[in-house]
Amino acid sequence: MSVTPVTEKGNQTREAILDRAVDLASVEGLEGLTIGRLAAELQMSKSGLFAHFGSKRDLQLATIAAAADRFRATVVEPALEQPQGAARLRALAERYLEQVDTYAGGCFWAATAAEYDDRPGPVRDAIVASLDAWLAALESQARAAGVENPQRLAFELYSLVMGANSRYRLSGDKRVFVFAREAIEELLPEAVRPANPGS
Amino acid sequence: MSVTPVTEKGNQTREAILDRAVDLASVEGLEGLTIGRLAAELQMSKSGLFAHFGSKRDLQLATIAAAADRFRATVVEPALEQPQGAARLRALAERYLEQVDTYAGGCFWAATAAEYDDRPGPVRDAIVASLDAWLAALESQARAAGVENPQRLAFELYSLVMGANSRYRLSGDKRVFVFAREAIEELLPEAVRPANPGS
DNA sequence: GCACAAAACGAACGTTCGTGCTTTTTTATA
DNA sequence: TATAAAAAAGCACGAACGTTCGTTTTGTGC
Repeated sequence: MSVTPVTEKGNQTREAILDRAVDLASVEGLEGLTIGRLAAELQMSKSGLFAHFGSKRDLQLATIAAAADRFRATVVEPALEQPQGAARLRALAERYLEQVDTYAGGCFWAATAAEYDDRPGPVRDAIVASLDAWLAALESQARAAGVENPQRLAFELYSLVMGANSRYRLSGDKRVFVFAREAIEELLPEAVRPANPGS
Repeated sequence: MSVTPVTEKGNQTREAILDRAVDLASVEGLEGLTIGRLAAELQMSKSGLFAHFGSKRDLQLATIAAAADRFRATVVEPALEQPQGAARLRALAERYLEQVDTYAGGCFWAATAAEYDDRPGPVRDAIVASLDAWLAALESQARAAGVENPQRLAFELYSLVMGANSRYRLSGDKRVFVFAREAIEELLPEAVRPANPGS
């Protein structure tokens, strides 16, 4: 069972662990995320790190929660500065694409979703909940943008940004980001395209 | 190092192993594919199974080759019956989508690509080669269909069918296939849409 | 039917995994 | 500064991993 930190130092250590855990899980997966390696990278003992969570499952769940926090902070919240609808949709997609190139392991969610899509249990449930929230956010803004089929547009945007993550990680070719941006632009309602007085 | 089977019985066993290995790896990944479990499911000994490959890495590489064979047989070759261009593109995407729902673990390539996109080595190289061939096939048909940007269309089709696989495995909602088919149809050159005299 | 090779087996290896128990060190407060 | 609690460490365990080894079973050509 999970152990809640009490002192300030305990809190700092826990957050340092989870920050590293998110990066590591983006590369090795949540199953390949091993307590021994995580402890070694943070230069602390296995048992000391372990005591912060009580079980590997709880470490995985805490890592998912930390990844969700990071995603909200780097992708969702900046996009909230844009007005509802197409502009915010564009910002959400753009922030996602930028984030793919920022973190060494690529998108945490693409890695863990593929890993757990056939493994029932609380870990899978937590991943599904986060991804459903992401889809719901896209759908909500698609509806605000007045498109005819918000669910379908949300699916298309999800596919394109995830596809860009996948192709970029495999090929290293940044042109996929151009392809993704062009494709996304054609999906968004034309009236709300960014100011481009010439056309 | 890998051991080539000599007798007919050796060949049958090897193929039975690889057939099961592809399914298992689609669920557990190529790293989670364990020799002990594979042997248990086939009701044979670990060492007997192991002798067919000589190392886990060679088992993984053989599994990738078997998955590529299966993909060619169930997706690519049936689509070759369609004339080049948009019709064959549609058939490729359609066969892929059907295959997602057929195999219990979903798409082998979606699972393993996400697993190995950050793990250098021969296993990753083999996966990348297969996926590049798939992209190249899509691009070639897109070019034959006369679209303005074949690379981008190939990327979009890749993203949509992979996205459908991902969303279906996570949500179980078959409407994603409808979304994917509609989106794909809008991407294909209109002139070659399937016969639909009414519209 | 014998002999030989291929295939399959069973036991054991060294390593790494998650986890539990006990002790030491560090932190925060009175 | 003394003390109690929290954090971290040390050590050991059982299980599972890939792999090796020597042996036994199976199948096939003379």
